[in-house]
Amino acid sequence: MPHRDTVSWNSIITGYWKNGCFDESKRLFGLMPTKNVVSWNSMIAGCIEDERIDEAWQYFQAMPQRNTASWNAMISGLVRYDRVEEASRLFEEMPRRNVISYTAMVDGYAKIGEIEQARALFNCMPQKNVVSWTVMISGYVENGKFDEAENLFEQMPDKNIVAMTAMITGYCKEGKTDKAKILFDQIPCRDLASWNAMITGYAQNGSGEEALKLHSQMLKMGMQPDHSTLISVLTACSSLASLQEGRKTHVLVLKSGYESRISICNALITMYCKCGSILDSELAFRQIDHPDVVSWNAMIAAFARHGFYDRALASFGEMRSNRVEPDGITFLSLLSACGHAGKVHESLNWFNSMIESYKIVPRPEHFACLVDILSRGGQVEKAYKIIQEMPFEADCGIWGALLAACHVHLNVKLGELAAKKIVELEPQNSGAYVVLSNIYAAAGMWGEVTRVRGLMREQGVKKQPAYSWMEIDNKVHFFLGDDASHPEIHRIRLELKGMKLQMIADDDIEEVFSACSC
DNA sequence: CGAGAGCCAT
Repeated sequence: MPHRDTVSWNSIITGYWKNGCFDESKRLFGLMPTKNVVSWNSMIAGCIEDERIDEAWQYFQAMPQRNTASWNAMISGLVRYDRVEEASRLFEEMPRRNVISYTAMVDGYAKIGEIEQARALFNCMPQKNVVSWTVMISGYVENGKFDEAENLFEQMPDKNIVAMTAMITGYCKEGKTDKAKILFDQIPCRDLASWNAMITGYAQNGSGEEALKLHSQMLKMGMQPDHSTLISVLTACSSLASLQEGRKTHVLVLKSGYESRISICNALITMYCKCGSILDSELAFRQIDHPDVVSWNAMIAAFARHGFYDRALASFGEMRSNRVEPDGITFLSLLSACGHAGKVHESLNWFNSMIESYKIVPRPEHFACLVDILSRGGQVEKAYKIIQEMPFEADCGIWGALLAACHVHLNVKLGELAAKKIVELEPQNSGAYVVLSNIYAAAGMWGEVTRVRGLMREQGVKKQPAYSWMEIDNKVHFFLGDDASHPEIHRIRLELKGMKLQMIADDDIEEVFSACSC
């Protein structure tokens, strides 16, 4: 039967591109005696899988007849590469739309941030299924509309694991890992993606401890981690600054065979940096054959964090001679290098060169970084000028940087202003009151000190004591500033003195560095 | 035999 024969051809053709051999699919397609609409659709899908969207369009144009699946394949292909305008045009043109066509467009609008448009289309869909609901929910999550996501999730008739995972991500992005965990525990048969979502959520919220715990629980249940799991576990190690855990995870990376994945290497660079071993950061970097922009950015940021301004700069030069285009984050790393080295003037140069030579539009983070550098450098007036002139509203972080600098470099007028802004933005922020009263105290304005303290009592604002802690032999030791209550305080002070001396002696750390690096 | 969803690095 000739029909049966075409079906076999189609399966083989699809099998080839699914295994990354699109050219073989193409060859076979050319040899086929009779092609049906499914054969053509398979070729469109193959092109899209191989990132050859314009070739997909050629097949779409050339095919003798199209069915709804052909139009849908083309639409979702365009959506995948952010060409939503074109997808929308096809959607309007197509003769019959089904739930898949609508869902693909909802996804498309959400992807480009047209979340209202996505919702409007979602609302007028003739029928919806679980995928439509899931797309809409994760669209809200991606666009930071967490309340809308939660609302829709609650209304969703048949919640499945994919929607629940999207919602877990939503809760975590909002910082509500507790809510996420409750949902996670409700999933009957957790799969890899749902484990990954929860581990990532913990890792990105600074709950490294929980992330590691969940990861080992996952391993105990016989679930194999993939590269995405390992990246999140590395992030968790970074947030804990635990070199021990970091090395253990690195071993797991090697065992799992993901060590050549560039995203894994990039995560290793950052992990080793944040765990204190810049040498291992560089080793991880040097292991990458063709570092991408993320690798370079991570390496520059690592040097910056460890105070190696010159090395950060040299990396940038090397990056450019390797013809990797810097992006906004590259300059953020360079600015951070300036900040750690106290290079105020240089930071302004980098900022200007970013805009003028590299045509990169500065984002709020760039301004925040600049304000921080100028503030720390004592140029509080100039920092304030930048805040006034930048095209964004300053957030608490920016005002906080200025406020802190006003304390160090004693500027009562700007300090008052910054504190006022912070209290406006976050009425419960006790830090602003405390720093302001310290500024008044430093200026000898004792009346004002009393006034601010009274204000704090009135507003019911309590000072949150900032403490740090460390874990030794499964016992957690807490420390407050000026805290002498630890039973071994004398030994601690002795050790600190020793470290201080060592830090002074380590001034020639550059030498140590070149002796060790490869 | 063909079309839509969740998790990942700076």
